[in-house]
Amino acid sequence: MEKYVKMLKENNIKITSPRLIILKYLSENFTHPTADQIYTDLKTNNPSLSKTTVYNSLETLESHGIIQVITISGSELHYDIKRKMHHHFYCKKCGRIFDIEISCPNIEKMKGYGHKVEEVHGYIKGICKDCLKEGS
Amino acid sequence: MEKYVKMLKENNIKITSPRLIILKYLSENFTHPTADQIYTDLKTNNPSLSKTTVYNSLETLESHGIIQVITISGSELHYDIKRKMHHHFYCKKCGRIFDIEISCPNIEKMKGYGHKVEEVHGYIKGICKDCLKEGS
DNA sequence: GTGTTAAATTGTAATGATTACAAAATAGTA
DNA sequence: TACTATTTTGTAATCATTACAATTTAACAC
Repeated sequence: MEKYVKMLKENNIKITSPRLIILKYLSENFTHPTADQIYTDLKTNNPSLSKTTVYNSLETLESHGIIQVITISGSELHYDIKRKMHHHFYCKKCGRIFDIEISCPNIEKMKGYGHKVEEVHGYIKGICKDCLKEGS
Repeated sequence: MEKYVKMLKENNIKITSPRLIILKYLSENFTHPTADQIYTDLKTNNPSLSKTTVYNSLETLESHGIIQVITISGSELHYDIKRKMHHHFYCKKCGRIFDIEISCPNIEKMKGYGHKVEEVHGYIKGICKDCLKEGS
């Protein structure tokens, strides 16, 4: 837990219980959960947790660049700890999101447009390996 | 308009007025509108148009691969005619979406994962050229 | 430690995009 | 022209996310 306290301190964010458990949760879970999944999972051991707090904390962590929002599904937001640059694959059948270790060299060309780049997301959609196996 | 009739016919979709005007709208508008923007713009000259129809038609056009859904903003869906592969830049300040003519050679590596790839989206976020100029 | 204050948490209510549904209208075909 | 499956339409429902106000708490000064 000390690790997460440190992360918050480095970002000059107040150390609060909700922020710590959410940060810990995202650091140990690579399932790209939604706010509701995070809330439900953490609620059992933290009965006082409010869903609004989950949203607030996620917003805070995101604005400080500690986590990132994944908009791949189009119907709800998913969250991911920010680590080495990677992309995401979304299975249209089971809804799972898989990490894809790909990087795009052509992002360099963005400089030509004059926009200030802050985030780069690579989203690939289709049917995942497992769902393909099951046939339909 | 004959062009759009042809497109629908090629996909074995029934030719209906809403589908035609929406397809025409997206073919001539590269602003990546939301369903609501499409509805509002078309409503003036097509008073009988219903918002549900806009959603239904967009769903039909999308399922036939004629248009694509852009989930970059995270709060509402945007639509785009499918043309040459390109990516999108989203300005966090003005909310506009810009086309980015970049392609990623590393998508090839997706084959190694065993998933069936159906869509590839490159989303870049930040502050656009115009908003940068205006300062803050 | 105790007190103070700004910031965070909490619960409830509101918002807003999207979808469900059923009745009326229409495209495509015989 | 008649028939039928598909579409359109309007209204109501859903559900993720946000707004808001009251309560609690972290951080800091003393």
